[in-house]
Amino acid sequence: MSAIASPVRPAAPVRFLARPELATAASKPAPLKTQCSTCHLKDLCLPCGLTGTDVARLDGLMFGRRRVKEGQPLYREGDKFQFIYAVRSGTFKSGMTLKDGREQVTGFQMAGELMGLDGLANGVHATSATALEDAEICAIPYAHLSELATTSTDLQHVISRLMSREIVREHSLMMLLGSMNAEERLAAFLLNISQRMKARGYSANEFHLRMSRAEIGSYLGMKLETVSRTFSAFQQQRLLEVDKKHVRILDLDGLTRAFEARVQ
Amino acid sequence: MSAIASPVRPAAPVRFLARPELATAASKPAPLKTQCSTCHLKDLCLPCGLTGTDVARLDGLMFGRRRVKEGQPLYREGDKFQFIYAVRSGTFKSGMTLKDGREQVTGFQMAGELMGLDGLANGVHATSATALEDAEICAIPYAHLSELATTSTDLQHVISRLMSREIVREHSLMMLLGSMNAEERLAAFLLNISQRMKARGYSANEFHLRMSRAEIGSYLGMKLETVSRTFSAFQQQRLLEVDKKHVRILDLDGLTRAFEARVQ
DNA sequence: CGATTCCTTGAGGCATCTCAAGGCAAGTGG
DNA sequence: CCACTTGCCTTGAGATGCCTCAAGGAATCG
Repeated sequence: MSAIASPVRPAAPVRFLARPELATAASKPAPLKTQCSTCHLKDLCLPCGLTGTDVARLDGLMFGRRRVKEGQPLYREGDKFQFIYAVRSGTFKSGMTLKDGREQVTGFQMAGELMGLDGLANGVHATSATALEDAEICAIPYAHLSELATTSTDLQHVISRLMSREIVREHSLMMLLGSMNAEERLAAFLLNISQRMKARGYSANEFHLRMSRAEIGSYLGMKLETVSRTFSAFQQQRLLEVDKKHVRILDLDGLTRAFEARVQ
Repeated sequence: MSAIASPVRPAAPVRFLARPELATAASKPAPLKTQCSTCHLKDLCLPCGLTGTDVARLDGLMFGRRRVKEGQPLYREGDKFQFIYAVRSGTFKSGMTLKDGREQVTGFQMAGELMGLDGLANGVHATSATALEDAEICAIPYAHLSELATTSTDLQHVISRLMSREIVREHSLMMLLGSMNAEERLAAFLLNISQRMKARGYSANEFHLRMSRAEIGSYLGMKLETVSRTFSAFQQQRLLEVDKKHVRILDLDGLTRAFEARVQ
Protein backbone atom coordinates (compact mmCIF):
# COMPACT_ATOMS: atom_id res chain seq x y z
CA MET A 1 0.00 0.00 0.00
CA SER A 2 2.97 2.25 -0.12
CA ALA A 3 1.68 4.56 -2.82
CA ILE A 4 -1.56 5.03 -0.95
CA ALA A 5 -0.06 5.64 2.45
CA SER A 6 3.22 7.11 1.34
CA PRO A 7 4.05 10.54 0.09
CA VAL A 8 5.02 10.85 -3.52
CA ARG A 9 8.53 11.03 -2.30
CA PRO A 10 10.97 11.22 -5.17
CA ALA A 11 13.19 8.19 -5.15
CA ALA A 12 16.90 8.46 -5.61
CA PRO A 13 17.88 8.05 -9.23
CA VAL A 14 17.93 4.39 -10.09
CA ARG A 15 21.25 3.19 -11.43
CA PHE A 16 21.13 0.23 -13.69
CA LEU A 17 23.87 -2.27 -14.01
CA ALA A 18 25.75 -1.86 -17.22
CA ARG A 19 25.54 -5.58 -17.90
CA PRO A 20 23.07 -7.47 -15.73
CA GLU A 21 23.60 -11.20 -16.17
CA LEU A 22 20.78 -12.86 -17.99
CA ALA A 23 20.77 -15.88 -15.74
CA THR A 24 19.20 -15.03 -12.39
CA ALA A 25 18.16 -17.45 -9.70
CA ALA A 26 14.77 -17.88 -11.34
CA SER A 27 16.16 -18.85 -14.72
CA LYS A 28 17.71 -22.25 -14.36
CA PRO A 29 17.20 -23.55 -17.90
CA ALA A 30 19.90 -22.40 -20.27
CA PRO A 31 18.45 -19.22 -21.78
CA LEU A 32 17.65 -19.51 -25.46
CA LYS A 33 18.13 -16.38 -27.50
CA THR A 34 15.25 -14.88 -29.32
CA GLN A 35 14.75 -12.40 -32.10
CA CYS A 36 11.83 -10.03 -32.42
CA SER A 37 12.02 -9.85 -36.20
CA THR A 38 11.07 -13.50 -36.64
CA CYS A 39 8.65 -13.71 -33.71
CA HIS A 40 5.04 -14.47 -34.53
CA LEU A 41 3.95 -12.10 -31.75
CA LYS A 42 5.74 -9.08 -33.11
CA ASP A 43 2.51 -7.25 -33.94
CA LEU A 44 1.14 -7.62 -30.43
CA CYS A 45 4.30 -7.19 -28.44
CA LEU A 46 7.08 -4.70 -27.84
CA PRO A 47 8.14 -4.24 -31.50
CA CYS A 48 4.63 -3.28 -32.56
CA GLY A 49 4.69 0.00 -34.44
CA LEU A 50 8.42 -0.03 -35.02
CA THR A 51 10.13 0.04 -38.38
CA GLY A 52 12.24 -2.83 -39.65
CA THR A 53 15.40 -0.98 -38.68
CA ASP A 54 14.37 -0.61 -35.08
CA VAL A 55 13.16 -4.19 -34.86
CA ALA A 56 16.53 -5.29 -36.15
CA ARG A 57 18.12 -3.28 -33.37
CA LEU A 58 15.92 -5.05 -30.83
CA ASP A 59 17.24 -8.34 -32.24
CA GLY A 60 20.67 -7.17 -31.18
CA LEU A 61 19.61 -7.30 -27.54
CA MET A 62 19.28 -11.09 -27.80
CA PHE A 63 16.55 -11.47 -25.21
CA GLY A 64 16.86 -14.41 -22.89
CA ARG A 65 14.04 -16.89 -23.14
CA ARG A 66 12.81 -18.73 -20.11
CA ARG A 67 10.25 -21.40 -19.27
CA VAL A 68 8.10 -20.97 -16.20
CA LYS A 69 6.14 -23.92 -14.82
CA GLU A 70 2.54 -23.59 -13.73
CA GLY A 71 2.32 -22.07 -10.28
CA GLN A 72 5.91 -20.82 -10.36
CA PRO A 73 6.69 -17.15 -9.84
CA LEU A 74 8.51 -15.25 -12.56
CA TYR A 75 9.36 -12.50 -10.11
CA ARG A 76 8.14 -11.43 -6.70
CA GLU A 77 7.36 -8.19 -4.96
CA GLY A 78 10.59 -6.76 -3.69
CA ASP A 79 12.78 -8.48 -6.27
CA LYS A 80 15.33 -6.24 -7.85
CA PHE A 81 14.11 -4.84 -11.14
CA GLN A 82 16.31 -5.79 -14.08
CA PHE A 83 14.02 -7.13 -16.75
CA ILE A 84 10.81 -6.38 -18.47
CA TYR A 85 9.11 -9.60 -19.44
CA ALA A 86 7.09 -10.40 -22.52
CA VAL A 87 4.80 -13.39 -22.51
CA ARG A 88 5.60 -15.79 -25.36
CA SER A 89 3.10 -18.46 -24.41
CA GLY A 90 0.93 -19.27 -21.45
CA THR A 91 -0.88 -16.98 -19.04
CA PHE A 92 0.31 -15.11 -15.98
CA LYS A 93 -1.34 -13.37 -13.10
CA SER A 94 0.29 -10.43 -11.41
CA GLY A 95 -0.62 -9.00 -8.06
CA MET A 96 0.41 -8.13 -4.55
CA THR A 97 0.19 -10.25 -1.43
CA LEU A 98 -0.55 -8.60 1.87
CA LYS A 99 1.25 -9.63 5.01
CA ASP A 100 -1.96 -11.15 6.30
CA GLY A 101 -1.86 -13.50 3.34
CA ARG A 102 -4.61 -12.01 1.20
CA GLU A 103 -3.80 -11.57 -2.44
CA GLN A 104 -4.91 -8.81 -4.77
CA VAL A 105 -4.62 -9.78 -8.41
CA THR A 106 -3.97 -6.67 -10.50
CA GLY A 107 -3.88 -8.24 -13.93
CA PHE A 108 -3.73 -11.28 -16.14
CA GLN A 109 -1.21 -11.37 -18.98
CA MET A 110 -1.45 -13.29 -22.23
CA ALA A 111 0.91 -13.85 -25.16
CA GLY A 112 2.51 -10.62 -26.38
CA GLU A 113 1.76 -8.68 -23.22
CA LEU A 114 4.42 -7.13 -21.03
CA MET A 115 5.00 -7.52 -17.32
CA GLY A 116 7.21 -5.82 -14.81
CA LEU A 117 6.93 -2.16 -15.81
CA ASP A 118 6.04 -1.30 -12.22
CA GLY A 119 9.59 -2.15 -11.20
CA LEU A 120 11.03 0.96 -12.73
CA ALA A 121 9.55 3.30 -10.13
CA ASN A 122 11.76 2.18 -7.28
CA GLY A 123 14.13 -0.28 -8.86
CA VAL A 124 12.18 -3.05 -7.18
CA HIS A 125 9.14 -4.95 -8.37
CA ALA A 126 5.94 -3.79 -6.71
CA THR A 127 4.03 -6.88 -7.77
CA SER A 128 4.64 -10.58 -8.23
CA ALA A 129 4.00 -12.48 -11.44
CA THR A 130 3.02 -16.13 -11.41
CA ALA A 131 2.42 -18.55 -14.26
CA LEU A 132 -1.14 -19.91 -14.40
CA GLU A 133 -0.02 -22.65 -16.79
CA ASP A 134 3.32 -23.74 -18.19
CA ALA A 135 4.60 -20.67 -19.94
CA GLU A 136 7.48 -19.15 -21.80
CA ILE A 137 8.69 -15.55 -21.61
CA CYS A 138 11.30 -13.23 -23.06
CA ALA A 139 13.38 -11.46 -20.47
CA ILE A 140 14.26 -8.03 -21.82
CA PRO A 141 17.13 -6.44 -19.93
CA TYR A 142 15.86 -2.98 -19.14
CA ALA A 143 19.29 -1.39 -18.99
CA HIS A 144 20.02 -2.53 -22.54
CA LEU A 145 16.61 -1.57 -23.78
CA SER A 146 16.87 1.94 -22.42
CA GLU A 147 20.38 2.24 -23.77
CA LEU A 148 19.03 1.29 -27.17
CA ALA A 149 16.21 3.79 -26.75
CA THR A 150 18.72 6.62 -26.66
CA THR A 151 19.42 5.90 -30.31
CA SER A 152 15.82 5.67 -31.48
CA THR A 153 13.06 8.18 -30.90
CA ASP A 154 10.51 5.67 -32.14
CA LEU A 155 11.59 3.07 -29.64
CA GLN A 156 11.39 5.64 -26.88
CA HIS A 157 7.84 6.45 -27.89
CA VAL A 158 6.86 2.82 -28.05
CA ILE A 159 8.12 2.20 -24.54
CA SER A 160 6.43 5.30 -23.16
CA ARG A 161 3.24 4.36 -24.90
CA LEU A 162 3.31 0.87 -23.45
CA MET A 163 3.66 2.32 -19.98
CA SER A 164 0.89 4.79 -20.62
CA ARG A 165 -1.31 1.97 -21.84
CA GLU A 166 -0.80 0.22 -18.53
CA ILE A 167 -1.94 3.39 -16.76
CA VAL A 168 -5.05 3.59 -18.92
CA ARG A 169 -5.78 -0.09 -18.33
CA GLU A 170 -5.63 0.48 -14.60
CA HIS A 171 -7.93 3.48 -14.82
CA SER A 172 -10.50 1.21 -16.36
CA LEU A 173 -10.05 -1.33 -13.65
CA MET A 174 -10.50 1.36 -11.03
CA MET A 175 -13.72 2.35 -12.69
CA LEU A 176 -14.82 -1.26 -12.56
CA LEU A 177 -13.85 -1.72 -8.91
CA GLY A 178 -15.22 1.64 -7.91
CA SER A 179 -18.60 1.66 -9.51
CA MET A 180 -19.81 -1.58 -10.99
CA ASN A 181 -21.86 -4.40 -9.53
CA ALA A 182 -21.03 -8.09 -9.67
CA GLU A 183 -22.70 -8.83 -13.00
CA GLU A 184 -21.16 -5.82 -14.69
CA ARG A 185 -17.73 -6.74 -13.39
CA LEU A 186 -17.86 -10.29 -14.60
CA ALA A 187 -19.33 -9.23 -17.96
CA ALA A 188 -16.53 -6.70 -18.41
CA PHE A 189 -13.97 -9.32 -17.51
CA LEU A 190 -15.33 -11.90 -19.93
CA LEU A 191 -15.63 -9.40 -22.78
CA ASN A 192 -12.06 -8.32 -22.18
CA ILE A 193 -10.78 -11.90 -22.24
CA SER A 194 -12.88 -12.60 -25.32
CA GLN A 195 -11.39 -9.70 -27.24
CA ARG A 196 -7.86 -10.55 -26.23
CA MET A 197 -8.39 -14.16 -27.33
CA LYS A 198 -9.72 -12.93 -30.63
CA ALA A 199 -6.73 -10.63 -31.13
CA ARG A 200 -4.55 -13.71 -30.71
CA GLY A 201 -6.37 -15.72 -33.32
CA TYR A 202 -8.49 -17.78 -30.94
CA SER A 203 -12.24 -17.95 -30.83
CA ALA A 204 -13.86 -14.94 -29.21
CA ASN A 205 -16.85 -17.02 -28.18
CA GLU A 206 -15.37 -20.09 -26.62
CA PHE A 207 -12.30 -20.29 -24.45
CA HIS A 208 -10.67 -21.85 -21.47
CA LEU A 209 -10.07 -19.68 -18.43
CA ARG A 210 -6.68 -20.23 -16.92
CA MET A 211 -7.45 -18.66 -13.58
CA SER A 212 -9.46 -19.98 -10.65
CA ARG A 213 -12.67 -18.46 -9.32
CA ALA A 214 -10.70 -17.08 -6.40
CA GLU A 215 -8.26 -15.33 -8.74
CA ILE A 216 -11.05 -13.87 -10.82
CA GLY A 217 -12.72 -12.76 -7.62
CA SER A 218 -9.59 -11.11 -6.34
CA TYR A 219 -9.12 -9.30 -9.62
CA LEU A 220 -12.72 -8.12 -9.72
CA GLY A 221 -13.01 -7.29 -6.04
CA MET A 222 -15.49 -9.97 -5.12
CA LYS A 223 -15.53 -13.31 -3.31
CA LEU A 224 -15.15 -16.55 -5.20
CA GLU A 225 -18.66 -17.62 -4.25
CA THR A 226 -20.05 -14.48 -5.81
CA VAL A 227 -18.07 -15.13 -8.98
CA SER A 228 -19.50 -18.61 -9.11
CA ARG A 229 -23.06 -17.40 -8.51
CA THR A 230 -22.69 -14.73 -11.17
CA PHE A 231 -21.50 -17.33 -13.69
CA SER A 232 -24.58 -19.36 -12.83
CA ALA A 233 -26.81 -16.31 -13.23
CA PHE A 234 -25.38 -15.61 -16.69
CA GLN A 235 -25.96 -19.21 -17.59
CA GLN A 236 -29.58 -18.98 -16.47
CA GLN A 237 -29.97 -15.83 -18.56
CA ARG A 238 -28.71 -17.83 -21.53
CA LEU A 239 -25.76 -15.48 -21.99
CA LEU A 240 -23.15 -18.17 -21.39
CA GLU A 241 -22.51 -21.83 -21.09
CA VAL A 242 -20.06 -22.52 -18.32
CA ASP A 243 -18.43 -25.76 -17.32
CA LYS A 244 -15.79 -25.09 -14.72
CA LYS A 245 -13.15 -23.16 -16.62
CA HIS A 246 -14.59 -23.68 -20.05
CA VAL A 247 -16.73 -20.76 -21.20
CA ARG A 248 -18.87 -20.42 -24.29
CA ILE A 249 -20.46 -17.06 -24.94
CA LEU A 250 -23.96 -17.58 -26.33
CA ASP A 251 -25.13 -13.98 -26.49
CA LEU A 252 -22.33 -11.50 -26.95
CA ASP A 253 -24.73 -8.58 -27.33
CA GLY A 254 -26.54 -9.54 -24.18
CA LEU A 255 -23.28 -9.74 -22.31
CA THR A 256 -22.28 -6.38 -23.71
CA ARG A 257 -25.56 -4.95 -22.51
CA ALA A 258 -24.99 -6.38 -19.05
CA PHE A 259 -21.67 -4.58 -19.09
CA GLU A 260 -22.91 -1.36 -20.61
CA ALA A 261 -25.91 -1.22 -18.32
CA ARG A 262 -24.03 1.33 -16.33
CA VAL A 263 -20.92 2.01 -18.26
CA GLN A 264 -22.36 2.71 -21.70
CA MET B 1 -13.90 1.18 -20.10
CA SER B 2 -11.96 0.56 -23.25
CA ALA B 3 -9.01 -1.13 -21.65
CA ILE B 4 -11.28 -3.51 -19.80
CA ALA B 5 -13.46 -4.39 -22.72
CA SER B 6 -10.93 -3.89 -25.47
CA PRO B 7 -8.13 -6.07 -26.64
CA VAL B 8 -4.63 -4.83 -26.07
CA ARG B 9 -4.68 -3.84 -29.67
CA PRO B 10 -1.54 -1.99 -30.61
CA ALA B 11 -2.43 1.53 -31.60
CA ALA B 12 -0.95 3.12 -34.67
CA PRO B 13 2.23 4.96 -33.84
CA VAL B 14 1.38 8.36 -32.46
CA ARG B 15 2.98 11.20 -34.36
CA PHE B 16 3.62 14.32 -32.42
CA LEU B 17 3.58 17.76 -33.90
CA ALA B 18 7.03 19.16 -34.25
CA ARG B 19 5.94 22.45 -32.69
CA PRO B 20 2.60 22.37 -30.92
CA GLU B 21 1.52 25.89 -30.04
CA LEU B 22 1.59 26.59 -26.36
CA ALA B 23 -1.65 28.53 -26.42
CA THR B 24 -4.59 26.12 -26.73
CA ALA B 25 -8.24 26.92 -26.28
CA ALA B 26 -7.97 26.28 -22.56
CA SER B 27 -5.12 28.72 -21.99
CA LYS B 28 -6.52 32.16 -22.44
CA PRO B 29 -4.24 34.10 -20.11
CA ALA B 30 -0.96 35.04 -21.72
CA PRO B 31 1.34 32.15 -20.80
CA LEU B 32 4.10 33.10 -18.43
CA LYS B 33 7.34 31.29 -18.92
CA THR B 34 8.76 29.23 -16.14
CA GLN B 35 12.10 27.73 -15.28
CA CYS B 36 12.63 24.53 -13.38
CA SER B 37 15.99 25.59 -11.98
CA THR B 38 14.50 28.36 -9.88
CA CYS B 39 11.24 26.60 -8.99
CA HIS B 40 10.65 25.87 -5.31
CA LEU B 41 9.00 22.57 -6.30
CA LYS B 42 11.98 21.20 -8.16
CA ASP B 43 12.63 18.47 -5.61
CA LEU B 44 9.07 17.15 -5.82
CA CYS B 45 8.41 17.59 -9.49
CA LEU B 46 9.76 16.55 -12.88
CA PRO B 47 13.36 17.70 -12.36
CA CYS B 48 13.76 15.63 -9.19
CA GLY B 49 16.84 13.46 -9.45
CA LEU B 50 18.30 15.32 -12.38
CA THR B 51 21.68 17.02 -12.45
CA GLY B 52 22.08 20.75 -12.85
CA THR B 53 22.92 20.31 -16.51
CA ASP B 54 19.73 18.48 -17.26
CA VAL B 55 17.62 20.91 -15.25
CA ALA B 56 19.17 23.72 -17.24
CA ARG B 57 18.10 21.90 -20.39
CA LEU B 58 14.54 21.67 -19.06
CA ASP B 59 14.65 25.45 -18.60
CA GLY B 60 15.20 25.69 -22.31
CA LEU B 61 11.75 24.25 -22.93
CA MET B 62 10.23 27.38 -21.39
CA PHE B 63 7.10 25.73 -20.02
CA GLY B 64 3.91 27.67 -20.40
CA ARG B 65 2.27 28.60 -17.14
CA ARG B 66 -1.45 28.72 -16.82
CA ARG B 67 -4.03 29.59 -14.18
CA VAL B 68 -7.06 27.38 -13.79
CA LYS B 69 -10.07 28.61 -11.82
CA GLU B 70 -11.85 26.42 -9.31
CA GLY B 71 -14.19 24.02 -11.06
CA GLN B 72 -12.59 24.55 -14.45
CA PRO B 73 -11.21 21.65 -16.44
CA LEU B 74 -7.56 21.64 -17.42
CA TYR B 75 -8.21 18.97 -20.01
CA ARG B 76 -10.98 16.54 -20.73
CA GLU B 77 -11.29 12.93 -21.79
CA GLY B 78 -10.86 12.78 -25.51
CA ASP B 79 -8.82 15.97 -25.76
CA LYS B 80 -5.79 15.64 -27.95
CA PHE B 81 -2.68 14.88 -25.93
CA GLN B 82 0.01 17.54 -26.27
CA PHE B 83 1.09 18.45 -22.77
CA ILE B 84 2.02 16.89 -19.53
CA TYR B 85 0.96 19.14 -16.70
CA ALA B 86 2.71 19.82 -13.43
CA VAL B 87 0.77 21.35 -10.56
CA ARG B 88 2.37 24.55 -9.31
CA SER B 89 -0.30 25.43 -6.78
CA GLY B 90 -3.79 24.30 -5.94
CA THR B 91 -5.32 20.84 -6.12
CA PHE B 92 -6.81 18.88 -9.00
CA LYS B 93 -8.95 15.84 -9.34
CA SER B 94 -8.66 13.57 -12.32
CA GLY B 95 -11.15 10.99 -13.41
CA MET B 96 -13.48 9.67 -16.06
CA THR B 97 -17.13 10.45 -16.55
CA LEU B 98 -19.44 7.76 -17.83
CA LYS B 99 -22.09 8.48 -20.39
CA ASP B 100 -24.76 7.98 -17.75
CA GLY B 101 -23.23 10.89 -15.88
CA ARG B 102 -21.50 9.03 -13.08
CA GLU B 103 -17.98 10.09 -12.34
CA GLN B 104 -15.06 7.97 -11.22
CA VAL B 105 -12.29 9.96 -9.62
CA THR B 106 -8.96 8.25 -10.22
CA GLY B 107 -6.69 10.61 -8.36
CA PHE B 108 -6.08 13.90 -6.61
CA GLN B 109 -3.00 15.94 -7.54
CA MET B 110 -1.14 18.41 -5.38
CA ALA B 111 1.77 20.77 -5.97
CA GLY B 112 4.67 19.12 -7.79
CA GLU B 113 2.61 16.21 -9.07
CA LEU B 114 2.13 15.43 -12.75
CA MET B 115 -1.05 14.93 -14.71
CA GLY B 116 -1.85 13.73 -18.18
CA LEU B 117 0.54 10.81 -18.61
CA ASP B 118 -2.39 8.64 -19.64
CA GLY B 119 -2.67 10.62 -22.85
CA LEU B 120 0.39 9.06 -24.37
CA ALA B 121 -1.20 5.66 -24.89
CA ASN B 122 -3.55 6.74 -27.66
CA GLY B 123 -2.63 10.36 -28.27
CA VAL B 124 -5.81 11.36 -26.50
CA HIS B 125 -6.45 11.97 -22.83
CA ALA B 126 -8.24 9.08 -21.15
CA THR B 127 -9.21 11.16 -18.14
CA SER B 128 -10.28 14.69 -17.35
CA ALA B 129 -8.53 16.96 -14.87
CA THR B 130 -10.42 19.62 -12.96
CA ALA B 131 -9.22 22.23 -10.50
CA LEU B 132 -10.65 21.85 -7.00
CA GLU B 133 -9.51 25.37 -6.11
CA ASP B 134 -7.89 28.19 -8.05
CA ALA B 135 -4.69 26.67 -9.30
CA GLU B 136 -1.63 27.18 -11.42
CA ILE B 137 0.10 24.64 -13.60
CA CYS B 138 3.06 24.24 -15.93
CA ALA B 139 2.19 22.90 -19.35
CA ILE B 140 5.08 20.78 -20.55
CA PRO B 141 4.94 20.17 -24.29
CA TYR B 142 5.44 16.45 -24.59
CA ALA B 143 6.94 16.58 -28.06
CA HIS B 144 9.68 18.91 -26.85
CA LEU B 145 10.22 16.95 -23.70
CA SER B 146 10.68 13.70 -25.54
CA GLU B 147 12.91 15.39 -28.05
CA LEU B 148 15.04 16.60 -25.17
CA ALA B 149 15.01 13.11 -23.70
CA THR B 150 16.87 11.81 -26.73
CA THR B 151 19.86 13.82 -25.56
CA SER B 152 19.79 12.75 -21.91
CA THR B 153 19.65 9.24 -20.55
CA ASP B 154 18.93 10.59 -17.10
CA LEU B 155 15.93 12.55 -18.30
CA GLN B 156 14.64 9.47 -20.07
CA HIS B 157 14.91 7.50 -16.87
CA VAL B 158 13.18 10.18 -14.87
CA ILE B 159 10.24 10.22 -17.25
CA SER B 160 9.98 6.45 -17.32
CA ARG B 161 10.18 6.35 -13.57
CA LEU B 162 7.42 8.90 -13.19
CA MET B 163 5.18 6.80 -15.39
CA SER B 164 6.07 3.68 -13.49
CA ARG B 165 5.27 5.46 -10.27
CA GLU B 166 1.81 6.19 -11.58
CA ILE B 167 1.38 2.48 -12.30
CA VAL B 168 2.46 1.58 -8.79
CA ARG B 169 0.14 4.19 -7.31
CA GLU B 170 -2.75 2.68 -9.20
CA HIS B 171 -1.87 -0.82 -8.04
CA SER B 172 -2.25 0.42 -4.50
CA LEU B 173 -5.58 1.97 -5.29
CA MET B 174 -6.75 -1.28 -6.81
CA MET B 175 -5.78 -3.04 -3.63
CA LEU B 176 -7.79 -0.51 -1.69
CA LEU B 177 -10.84 -0.79 -3.94
CA GLY B 178 -10.58 -4.54 -4.21
CA SER B 179 -10.12 -5.58 -0.64
CA MET B 180 -10.63 -2.94 2.01
CA ASN B 181 -13.71 -1.89 3.95
CA ALA B 182 -14.99 1.64 4.40
CA GLU B 183 -12.92 2.51 7.48
CA GLU B 184 -9.73 1.14 6.00
CA ARG B 185 -10.30 3.05 2.78
CA LEU B 186 -10.85 6.35 4.48
CA ALA B 187 -7.92 5.80 6.84
CA ALA B 188 -5.66 5.01 3.90
CA PHE B 189 -6.87 8.11 2.11
CA LEU B 190 -6.29 10.40 5.08
CA LEU B 191 -2.85 8.98 5.80
CA ASN B 192 -1.90 9.47 2.19
CA ILE B 193 -3.06 13.08 2.18
CA SER B 194 -1.31 13.63 5.50
CA GLN B 195 2.01 12.40 4.17
CA ARG B 196 1.74 14.40 0.98
CA MET B 197 0.96 17.54 2.98
CA LYS B 198 3.96 16.87 5.17
CA ALA B 199 6.21 16.40 2.13
CA ARG B 200 5.11 19.87 1.02
CA GLY B 201 5.97 21.51 4.29
CA TYR B 202 2.45 21.63 5.71
CA SER B 203 1.25 20.06 8.92
CA ALA B 204 0.74 16.32 8.71
CA ASN B 205 -1.88 16.45 11.43
CA GLU B 206 -4.15 19.25 10.43
CA PHE B 207 -5.26 20.16 6.95
CA HIS B 208 -8.04 21.34 4.75
CA LEU B 209 -9.53 18.88 2.28
CA ARG B 210 -10.14 20.43 -1.09
CA MET B 211 -12.51 17.78 -2.33
CA SER B 212 -16.15 17.13 -1.48
CA ARG B 213 -17.50 14.04 0.24
CA ALA B 214 -18.86 12.90 -3.09
CA GLU B 215 -15.43 13.18 -4.70
CA ILE B 216 -13.78 11.31 -1.86
CA GLY B 217 -16.49 8.70 -2.15
CA SER B 218 -16.00 8.32 -5.86
CA TYR B 219 -12.27 7.94 -5.40
CA LEU B 220 -12.67 5.37 -2.63
CA GLY B 221 -15.51 3.46 -4.22
CA MET B 222 -18.16 4.36 -1.67
CA LYS B 223 -21.18 6.67 -1.41
CA LEU B 224 -20.86 10.15 0.03
CA GLU B 225 -23.13 9.24 2.93
CA THR B 226 -20.80 6.40 3.84
CA VAL B 227 -17.82 8.76 3.71
CA SER B 228 -19.63 11.11 6.04
CA ARG B 229 -20.60 8.35 8.45
CA THR B 230 -17.05 7.00 8.47
CA PHE B 231 -15.72 10.45 9.31
CA SER B 232 -18.19 10.57 12.19
CA ALA B 233 -17.12 7.12 13.34
CA PHE B 234 -13.45 8.15 13.38
CA GLN B 235 -14.43 11.22 15.36
CA GLN B 236 -16.27 9.09 17.90
CA GLN B 237 -13.23 6.85 18.17
CA ARG B 238 -11.20 9.97 18.96
CA LEU B 239 -8.97 9.40 15.94
CA LEU B 240 -9.93 12.66 14.26
CA GLU B 241 -11.62 15.97 14.70
CA VAL B 242 -13.61 16.85 11.62
CA ASP B 243 -15.44 20.02 10.80
CA LYS B 244 -16.64 19.85 7.20
CA LYS B 245 -13.45 19.95 5.19
CA HIS B 246 -11.13 20.74 8.04
CA VAL B 247 -9.46 17.65 9.48
CA ARG B 248 -7.25 17.32 12.52
CA ILE B 249 -5.67 13.94 13.15
CA LEU B 250 -5.67 13.24 16.88
CA ASP B 251 -4.29 9.73 16.86
CA LEU B 252 -2.03 8.98 13.92
CA ASP B 253 -1.10 5.56 15.27
CA GLY B 254 -4.72 4.66 15.76
CA LEU B 255 -5.51 5.73 12.24
CA THR B 256 -2.57 3.73 10.98
CA ARG B 257 -3.87 0.72 12.82
CA ALA B 258 -7.31 1.19 11.30
CA PHE B 259 -5.57 1.11 7.95
CA GLU B 260 -3.21 -1.71 8.70
CA ALA B 261 -5.94 -3.81 10.22
CA ARG B 262 -6.00 -5.72 7.01
CA VAL B 263 -3.14 -4.37 5.03
CA GLN B 264 -0.37 -4.65 7.60
C1' DC C 1 -33.51 36.76 2.51
C1' DG C 2 -34.37 32.91 -0.53
C1' DA C 3 -31.84 29.70 -3.36
C1' DT C 4 -28.27 26.59 -3.64
C1' DT C 5 -24.82 23.48 -2.29
C1' DC C 6 -22.80 20.47 0.81
C1' DC C 7 -22.85 17.80 4.87
C1' DT C 8 -24.94 14.93 8.49
C1' DT C 9 -27.98 11.55 10.31
C1' DG C 10 -31.72 8.10 10.42
C1' DA C 11 -34.37 4.05 8.82
C1' DG C 12 -34.98 0.37 5.97
C1' DG C 13 -33.50 -2.52 2.00
C1' DC C 14 -30.47 -5.21 -0.61
C1' DA C 15 -26.21 -6.97 -2.70
C1' DT C 16 -22.59 -9.23 -1.33
C1' DC C 17 -20.16 -11.72 2.25
C1' DT C 18 -19.71 -15.51 5.56
C1' DC C 19 -20.21 -19.98 6.91
C1' DA C 20 -21.28 -24.52 5.73
C1' DA C 21 -22.19 -28.64 3.12
C1' DG C 22 -21.71 -31.41 -0.82
C1' DG C 23 -20.17 -32.72 -5.65
C1' DC C 24 -16.79 -33.58 -9.11
C1' DA C 25 -12.26 -34.49 -11.10
C1' DA C 26 -7.52 -35.49 -10.70
C1' DG C 27 -3.85 -37.40 -8.15
C1' DT C 28 -1.82 -40.86 -4.85
C1' DG C 29 -0.88 -44.93 -2.45
C1' DG C 30 -2.02 -49.50 -1.18
C1' DC D 1 -8.23 -50.98 -9.57
C1' DC D 2 -10.13 -48.98 -5.64
C1' DA D 3 -10.13 -46.11 -1.43
C1' DC D 4 -8.74 -41.88 -0.02
C1' DT D 5 -7.11 -37.24 -0.28
C1' DT D 6 -6.99 -32.82 -2.22
C1' DG D 7 -8.33 -28.88 -4.77
C1' DC D 8 -11.81 -26.45 -6.94
C1' DC D 9 -16.46 -25.33 -7.80
C1' DT D 10 -21.41 -24.83 -6.71
C1' DT D 11 -25.27 -23.85 -3.90
C1' DG D 12 -27.94 -22.64 0.25
C1' DA D 13 -29.09 -19.90 4.37
C1' DG D 14 -28.31 -16.35 7.29
C1' DA D 15 -25.61 -12.14 8.56
C1' DT D 16 -24.03 -7.59 7.58
C1' DG D 17 -22.01 -3.59 5.61
C1' DC D 18 -23.03 -0.45 2.56
C1' DC D 19 -26.57 1.76 -0.27
C1' DT D 20 -30.92 4.21 -1.02
C1' DC D 21 -34.16 7.36 0.20
C1' DA D 22 -35.40 11.07 2.98
C1' DA D 23 -35.18 15.00 6.01
C1' DG D 24 -32.96 18.75 8.08
C1' DG D 25 -29.01 21.89 9.25
C1' DA D 26 -25.18 25.02 8.07
C1' DA D 27 -22.63 27.89 5.02
C1' DT D 28 -22.34 30.62 0.78
C1' DC D 29 -24.01 33.65 -2.72
C1' DG D 30 -26.58 36.67 -5.48
